Amino acid sequence: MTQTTVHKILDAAVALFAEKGFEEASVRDITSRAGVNLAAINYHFGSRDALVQAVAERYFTPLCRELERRFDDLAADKHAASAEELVEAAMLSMLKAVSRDPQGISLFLGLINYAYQGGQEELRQFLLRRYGTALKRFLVHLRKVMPRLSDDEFIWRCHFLLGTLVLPLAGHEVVCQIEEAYSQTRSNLSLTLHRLVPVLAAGLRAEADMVSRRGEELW
Amino acid sequence: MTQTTVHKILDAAVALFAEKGFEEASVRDITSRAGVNLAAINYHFGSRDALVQAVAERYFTPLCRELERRFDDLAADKHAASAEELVEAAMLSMLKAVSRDPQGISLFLGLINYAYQGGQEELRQFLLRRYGTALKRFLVHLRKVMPRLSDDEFIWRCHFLLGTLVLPLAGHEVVCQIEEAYSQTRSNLSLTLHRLVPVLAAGLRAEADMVSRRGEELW
Amino acid sequence: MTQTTVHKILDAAVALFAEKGFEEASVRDITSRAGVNLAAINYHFGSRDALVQAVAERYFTPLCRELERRFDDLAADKHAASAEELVEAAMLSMLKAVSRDPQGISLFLGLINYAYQGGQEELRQFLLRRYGTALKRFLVHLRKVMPRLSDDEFIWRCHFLLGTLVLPLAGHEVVCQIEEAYSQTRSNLSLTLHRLVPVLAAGLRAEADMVSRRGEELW
Amino acid sequence: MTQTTVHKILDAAVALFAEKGFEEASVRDITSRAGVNLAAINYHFGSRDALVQAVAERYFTPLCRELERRFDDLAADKHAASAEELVEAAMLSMLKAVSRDPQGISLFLGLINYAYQGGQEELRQFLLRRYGTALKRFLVHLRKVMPRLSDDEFIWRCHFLLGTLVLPLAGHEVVCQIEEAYSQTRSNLSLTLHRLVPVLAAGLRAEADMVSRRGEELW
DNA sequence: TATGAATGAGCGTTCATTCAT
DNA sequence: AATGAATGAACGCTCATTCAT
Repeated sequence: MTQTTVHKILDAAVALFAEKGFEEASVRDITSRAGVNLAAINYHFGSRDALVQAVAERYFTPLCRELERRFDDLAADKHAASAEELVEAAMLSMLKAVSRDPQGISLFLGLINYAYQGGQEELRQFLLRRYGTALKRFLVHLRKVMPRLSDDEFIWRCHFLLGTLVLPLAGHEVVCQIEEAYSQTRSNLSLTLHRLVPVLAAGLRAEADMVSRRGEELW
Repeated sequence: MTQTTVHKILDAAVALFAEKGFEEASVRDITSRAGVNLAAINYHFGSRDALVQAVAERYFTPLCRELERRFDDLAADKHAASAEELVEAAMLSMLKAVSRDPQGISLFLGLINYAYQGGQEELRQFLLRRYGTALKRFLVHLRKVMPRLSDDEFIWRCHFLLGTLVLPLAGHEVVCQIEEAYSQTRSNLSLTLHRLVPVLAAGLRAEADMVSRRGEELW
Repeated sequence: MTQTTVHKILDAAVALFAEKGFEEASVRDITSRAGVNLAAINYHFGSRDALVQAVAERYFTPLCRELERRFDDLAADKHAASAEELVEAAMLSMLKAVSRDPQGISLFLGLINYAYQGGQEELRQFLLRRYGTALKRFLVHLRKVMPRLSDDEFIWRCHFLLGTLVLPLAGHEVVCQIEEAYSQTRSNLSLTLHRLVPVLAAGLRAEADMVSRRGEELW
Repeated sequence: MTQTTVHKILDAAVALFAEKGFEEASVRDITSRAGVNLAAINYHFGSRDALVQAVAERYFTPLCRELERRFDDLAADKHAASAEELVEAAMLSMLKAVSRDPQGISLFLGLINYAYQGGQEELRQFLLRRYGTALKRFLVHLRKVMPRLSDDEFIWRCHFLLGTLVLPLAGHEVVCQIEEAYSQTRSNLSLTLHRLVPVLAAGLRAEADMVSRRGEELW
């Protein structure tokens, strides 16, 4: 047998998390699709949560590698990178990192969404501990195209634009189905990503609102 | 007894969905926090899923009313509404609709996020059936500030910008905690919303990419 | 409204007991089909069990009346009644008694079957208390065609032949479906009853085994 | 541990199905009498329904084996088997098949009765799938003593005579109690079976009614 | 006479995990 | 390194019944 039990579990988990979601896919589902013993997940990973973390590593590790490579390339260039170039570099990194699994993108962004949920403190801690430094290095690059934002503005802007990606791509299949039902056309992932670029770039470039001036009076 | 059982259940459900998420809060959690009998949810709502739908109605119904009112006001004005005005109108409508519950915004946007998840076909159907028409009327107004987008571009743009809202606001508490841990400052909802306005407005105004020209060569 | 609540409940109960069985039809099923309040069964009958007893009365009371009439007629005749005549008289009595409900026969015999079940002590007691005397009068007539049987033999013979009726008629629909699946033909109730007559008559006439002689040695 | 969990469950199920009936004995009843975990039934059998099927197999499998053996023996004999011999062979087969459980006969015939009930489609399908072929082989032997019946007559005759067995034997305890209350005597199983033989044999031998001639005029 | 609301008990099933082998 | 068996807790839901109005 050419595939180890651990690999079989990971592949089955990826497939089932994509199909049913991170909460809905049970240890029984995963082990039985993997063709391994029910206890194998706890044996090899320690717990179901640790399996989710292992799946996270499957994407985050190559993602960080790619991001670093591409952003270093951009930085090495003499002319300053444009917002579009950065966005594109980020997207290509992501595509590369998830390319081994058919629904990789949705799964990966679904995982990020999942990590944003209230009850997933442990997963967030794990990701920050494991990828926090790499993330910061990447944010420094990104910061350069938004020099006029305050630090706080900048970090919130990142959350916002991450959301722009996450919701429609984590639920890409669902959105495409709705589109199909209403307009008989069906987008694909590549089309969606190209539609995203200008929106993200515009979001990066947008000036901060004059909060202090207008905010208080209205809301 | 000043509050009916139905109200007690709804309030407890809202609080627990906000605390633990829509999947994690059990019928037992909800009824015991509400101080009512375990069977009361099934008696009054028919099923747990129907309770989630009732919670959805609690926000969507006033939201649609507010949206209609404000957008009609803007349309009645002689000068064309700006992207910022539309975004602000939408936000104020949302704020009004969720204002009765402390974590209303997070809960409401968490619900939208939840509805985007693969397994929630039934909830999506319910929302479309119940609010589809109102939604379309609202989208017609929004369409006017994006006249140069194709219909497909427009609808995807809506999904994108909805995501910009949803992820950081559904997980607002979580994001604020992270912010606090790293920078010893803590944002509040009002601040976040003001930071969002220019990003959303820029997203509305962004031109579509020339997909046909650039897309194929790269990805 | 021309039908009282009590009648509506009885009709709904009869229909549902026939469809789903005596255990499976719930108070909710019955009251909602009857279009009356959930509490109406307990209000008008006292309990669900008492409703079953009321349904029993609906059939047993006219059955006893008919049996008495027809057996008295046979007894009034000068020549002794044959087994076939008695069986036929019993069947016609039963047909008459259940004729008001479409699935009357199956329901009535299903009720007898139900009463034979271990857990239904109370129902048995009720039937014996209410119809025991009438039953004995009828058995006396029947006894005449089996003069050579001992009392014990006779009463067991009655149980046996009741079973001959009950199983295939209580489950008549089911048996017909099986028949249809295998032979593409479908019997009806009238045909089944005519097939039953000679079997029951032969059962009545059969001599008792010489139990004492053969039994002990073998089993 | 001398008995496996599966055996403990089966024994407890058999005992409780006999005591309370197939619907009334709950998973909790069974597991707690068996002294095993509540989840053990679902673990070992998959569902409560599958447990009922396993109980059915416990009796049907040895029954078919015995029936085949005894009927083959009778067929091997030079002289044609009499109705009494066939009935006796069937009864001895049944007795052997259920002999390991105290209330085996009642339980087994109660199961057949249960399978005749409308709502038990799945159980019927299971039995036909599993034992249909064996049953047909057995019916071919039985057919020989009823050569003058049509195929339809024959199959209905089988249902009738099965009922003759089922009702008084599935409820044997109940019938004996009634007998005791009225005549201070108490039959036992062996006695009952000997009383049954001549009735069943007479039922087998009975000629079919001339339905076409008499039926239409009367009912 | 009748009803809507509510209740306590119980249902079959599933969960992630543990343990002895 | 791996597994079949088993577990305790919890799941959403349905039951017949009761009670205040």
